[in-house]
Amino acid sequence: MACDAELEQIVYTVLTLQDDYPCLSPPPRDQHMVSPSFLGIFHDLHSNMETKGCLQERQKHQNRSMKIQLQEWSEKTPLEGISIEIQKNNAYAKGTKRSLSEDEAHETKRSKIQSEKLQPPVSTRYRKRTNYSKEQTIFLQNQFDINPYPDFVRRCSIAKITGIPEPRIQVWFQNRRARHLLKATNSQERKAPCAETFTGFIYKESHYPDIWC
Amino acid sequence: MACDAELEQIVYTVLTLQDDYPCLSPPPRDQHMVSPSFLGIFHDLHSNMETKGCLQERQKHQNRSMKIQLQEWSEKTPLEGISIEIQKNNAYAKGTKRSLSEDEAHETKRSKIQSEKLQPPVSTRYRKRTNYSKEQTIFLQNQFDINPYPDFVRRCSIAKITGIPEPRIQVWFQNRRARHLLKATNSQERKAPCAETFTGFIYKESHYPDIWC
DNA sequence: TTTTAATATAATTGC
DNA sequence: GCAATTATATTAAT
Repeated sequence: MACDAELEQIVYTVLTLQDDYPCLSPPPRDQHMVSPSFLGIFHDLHSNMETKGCLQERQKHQNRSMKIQLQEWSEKTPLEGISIEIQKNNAYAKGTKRSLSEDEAHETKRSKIQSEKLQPPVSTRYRKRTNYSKEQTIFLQNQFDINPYPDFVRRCSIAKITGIPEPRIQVWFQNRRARHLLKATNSQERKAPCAETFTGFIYKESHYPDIWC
Repeated sequence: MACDAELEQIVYTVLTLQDDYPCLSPPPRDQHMVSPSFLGIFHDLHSNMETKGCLQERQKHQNRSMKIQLQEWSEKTPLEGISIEIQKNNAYAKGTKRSLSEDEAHETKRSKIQSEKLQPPVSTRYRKRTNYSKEQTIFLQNQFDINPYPDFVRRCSIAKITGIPEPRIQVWFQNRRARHLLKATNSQERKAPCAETFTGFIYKESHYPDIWC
């Protein structure tokens, strides 16, 4: 099997997701991820899988402790599972959201105003907060400096290297972008590449070897 | 001008923010607030603006002392402004944390990763702590009992009534929720309505008049 | 020491 | 993917 590096990452990600949601079927997005048609689209990732072992040791421990945390989390909704939980939330949000006026609907800017009527802040809604080790954070930040918009394949490889589930990695990058790219845009000196300047840079293959440790 | 009560609150909030950041341009979130399109969406807030004067007297004094406090704070970073300050903090958080021992890193509890080396001077890292008067605290607590999740419009009105900048109000409610709702969840006797029991209660219009003092 | 304002960040939701 | 929020954890001032 020659070009199975990407596939290996996907498989790992799927297994990670099972760890992530032990008593649950994967959420819709992730079910979608493993569809066969989806697996056919990976073709342009040239990764050196031989040099990636640097974080593997940490990964084991991380997986263990993470499993404990996640079990705690899932114990809060042991029967219904995530999809039910999400459905509940959506039903809530949908049913209780007030309808928009014409003026509101025609706004160009998104209004930061939210209806007080869609507040179902049940404590069980939120996943137990995970915290990442120093090495994981540094690795993620290095990845962020290289490419703040990793695609799914890259997120899978990051997941495999760090032992962090791929959905967590996606969230991490989202939050990171929100905090840093936006801030950099408003200030004069940009420490990190912003989204615009970065577009042509993401897929330069020459940067890829740096990713593997 | 008939339906300008909400607008008045927004304008007041903007002015409050200028007081809050005297030598700075408002932070991004607040710049967003004053966009003209934003001002068009307030329509369904039924506030009795005539009965809100009870805290106005206090507000004047509060504004004065607050201005002094905030000036002290801003004098510490007179040129760079908030965004630079944030960047400094972020920069510090980025690269300079001490390395963890294995045991520390593998803790299930959050491991503290912070640098002793390059912490910014303590005096500049945190905003000068503001303290609220008894009347303000009582009013905020009443608001919290009515609705622990005030939206932006309501926060603006609270800001106008109490003379407290809207960002401070948001932080106050955040901290209040963290302390109070969590406590209520963990203990048997719930003194305040918790998030779940609260849901059907927030939107009773009959409670709204109480909000205006 | 205790309380709480301020900060940082992971997670959620709606668009 | 982003904006705005929430929960959560921690720091630091009172």
